[in-house]
Amino acid sequence: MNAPTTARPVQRKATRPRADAVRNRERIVTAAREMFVEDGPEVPLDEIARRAGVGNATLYRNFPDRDALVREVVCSVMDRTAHAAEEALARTGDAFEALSRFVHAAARERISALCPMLSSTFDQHHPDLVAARDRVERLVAEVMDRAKAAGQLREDVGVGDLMVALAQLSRPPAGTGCLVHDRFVHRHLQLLLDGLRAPARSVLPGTATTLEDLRHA
Amino acid sequence: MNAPTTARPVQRKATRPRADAVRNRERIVTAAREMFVEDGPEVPLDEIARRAGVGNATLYRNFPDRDALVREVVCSVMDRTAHAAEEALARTGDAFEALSRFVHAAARERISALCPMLSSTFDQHHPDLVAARDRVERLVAEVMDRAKAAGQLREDVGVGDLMVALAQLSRPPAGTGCLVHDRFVHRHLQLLLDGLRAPARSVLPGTATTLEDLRHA
DNA sequence: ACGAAACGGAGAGATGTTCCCCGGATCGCG
DNA sequence: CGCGATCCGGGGAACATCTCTCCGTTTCGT
Repeated sequence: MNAPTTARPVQRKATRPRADAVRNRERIVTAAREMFVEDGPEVPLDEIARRAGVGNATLYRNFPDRDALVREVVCSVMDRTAHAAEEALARTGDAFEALSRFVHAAARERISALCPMLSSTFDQHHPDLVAARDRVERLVAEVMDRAKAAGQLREDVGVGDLMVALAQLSRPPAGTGCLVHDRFVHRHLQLLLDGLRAPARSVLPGTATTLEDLRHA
Repeated sequence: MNAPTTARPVQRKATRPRADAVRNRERIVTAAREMFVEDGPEVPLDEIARRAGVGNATLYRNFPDRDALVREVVCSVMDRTAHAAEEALARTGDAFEALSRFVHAAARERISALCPMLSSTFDQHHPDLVAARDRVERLVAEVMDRAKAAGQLREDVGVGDLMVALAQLSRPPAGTGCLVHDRFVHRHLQLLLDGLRAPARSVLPGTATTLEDLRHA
């Protein structure tokens, strides 16, 4: 069943797929991320494969079913978002500037691709998923807390408010093929950021929303 | 072919469908508006009929094809939006307050249902459509101009900026069945409005966007 | 109460998506 | 440089879904 001579050649073999295989896998994830944000989470898998420049069989080999691909994309986007938050925290010069940088970076990373997370036909309790989610939540909360502590961010907003508004604004408008250039998106995000600044110019209805609230809603 | 005794019974007959027929037609349009904003412009027509509480045949009798239904919904939403703008203008007390009222009202009227207008598979040049569109654009421009003239609205935003951001924020998140209550939407709209106030707290990238710009984009 | 119009359920046809199979090309390694 | 094994890609069958029409039944208006 397994090789008896060397101690653990199994793991070494398992972590060493062929070079072009991993490249193709990444191309698929990238293409899927783009397609998901543009055409929704139910875009045909064959088209994702075509956009990635690979055959459909390659896609099905890497991801047994649609959920596996979606999960990979969501985790990937969360990692990118978390990384953006870490970078924003590293530049501690101005707390609100860090928040601003994070928001625009997250939009560029296509954060709206993780909206399928809210879909019902999707296992929200996968280990990799909750880990990535908690990490993102913690980092974003820290970015916001710093800005609040510096008196630059209004107090009546939560992580959920920011993330949902961010995802909504950075999502391409429904009409397929209508790629409103990112220029528009960043204009709107900037307007949102201006509305987030302290002192608050109005009172918001309801209460600050956490990501926890969104999951139970 | 036609009755010879009375002068013009034809028109009278044409404008008098049965009472339950017009009621059903309205129920269909209402249901379609909800489904379009929730599940996108490609939701099965049979489900729209089911949600409206009518048989599918009734839907196909009233609207020969999908485009006819979409067009009716879009025109309906535009009329409601224009009406909201007129009401906002009527309350001339405070110009920005009028803008705020319009924004929240438009969200309640499900303005995001007219995003299929941007779709390619949709006749944008239908007479009813351009008429309704021009009316909306004119009214919204007037609301914004008044607020600008009063020094309450930043100068670097256009009608297109407002309408797109409004549509995006009031759209339900992608996950079907995830009806984030309107409370969240109005929170985010309020944040946007605070960012729209003069004096501007930052400079926006790009230039003010009109609806004309969006059509050619 | 009667004629006409509208209604609703069911089904045929068409369209599009998923997934597997197999010949051929590519990569890693000696 | 050559060999074995892995991976790739196009084509096609099975499956699911949506569209749209037919026809017996019900409801409206007079």
